Amino acid sequence: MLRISKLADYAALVLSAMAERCDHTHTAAVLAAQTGLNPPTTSKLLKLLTRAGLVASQRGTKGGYTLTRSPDAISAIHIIEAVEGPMAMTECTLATGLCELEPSCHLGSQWQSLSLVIRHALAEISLADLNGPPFNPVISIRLRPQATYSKRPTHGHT
Amino acid sequence: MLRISKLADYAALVLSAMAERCDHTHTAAVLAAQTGLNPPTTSKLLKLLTRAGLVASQRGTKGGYTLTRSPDAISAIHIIEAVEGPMAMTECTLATGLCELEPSCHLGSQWQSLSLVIRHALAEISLADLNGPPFNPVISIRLRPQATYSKRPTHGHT
DNA sequence: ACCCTATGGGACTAAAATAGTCCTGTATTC
DNA sequence: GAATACAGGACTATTTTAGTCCCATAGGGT
Repeated sequence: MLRISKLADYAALVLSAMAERCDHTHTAAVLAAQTGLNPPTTSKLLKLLTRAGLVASQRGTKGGYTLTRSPDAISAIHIIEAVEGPMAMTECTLATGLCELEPSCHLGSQWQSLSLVIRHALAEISLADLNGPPFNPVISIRLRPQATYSKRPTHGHT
Repeated sequence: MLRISKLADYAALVLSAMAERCDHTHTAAVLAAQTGLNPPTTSKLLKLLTRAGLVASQRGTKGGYTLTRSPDAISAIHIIEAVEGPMAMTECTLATGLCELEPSCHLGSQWQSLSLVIRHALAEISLADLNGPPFNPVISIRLRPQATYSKRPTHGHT
């Protein structure tokens, strides 16, 4: 349903908790307790975030996880893709050849464009924003870079 | 993965085919053949679209489906929601009380705002656009409408 | 060295959402 | 009243997502 996975949601929650004390080192167990998530899940999450480079890990007695960048340098799309992998509205956005309908379907590139729009929107929101006071974004879209600010561009084929 | 379901994708395909001949009546069987989708799936899809009011159905020998509006009055979000139900980036966007983390989680409203942004983006793209030549949308986002947000000291006057 | 702590990687199970099919009923036309 | 085409829903299969567990490895302290 055009929904982010629970894991991605949890990831935001965990990162949000870490962002409260940016330069601190947090253990998985403590973060689990702070967020209310189950320890194994939290652990799995942190591994994913580490692999994506959003947090750094330190093993051993004084170990734990640290943010690698400041919260306003981490965007929502970073978080989502760290957990879910590359975003794509449809299969065919990601790779060609998977969809048997491709020859007759000329919608692929359109979905891809839409996908990029959403991606850009999500790139504009940082962890700091998520953690901050409620926002209420205003968006404006133009179908093509230049001109065409009429109601609907008359689509003539060709 | 922030992906639309295959069904929604198919729905766009079917509607796209219908839009080629707007005022025509199309049977499920013919649309299936035109799009390459399986007849039962196509049929299911059309039922959903009918229930959502995007197409009208006519039973009997000369029956079939017709678009209820012109293709530029049908937006991507209409299509997606017709098939997938109301869009929401997270569970808690849709209803409260489902998520046990709610008390400690202050991210809910933020996701909701983001959800709205995406929704608006998808509302700007019509079936006619999807059917037309490739587009390449430009987006711009501001986190808040104006500097006047009740919770914050107005640091820019007016 | 040894042991305790904490992460790394992956296998595995369980649960849920999605996709796809089929059957029975009803309206419409000829 | 027979043929056609949609309506509704039950049902199965498949895929994706969620969640847990185990064993290995690295670091720190004694």
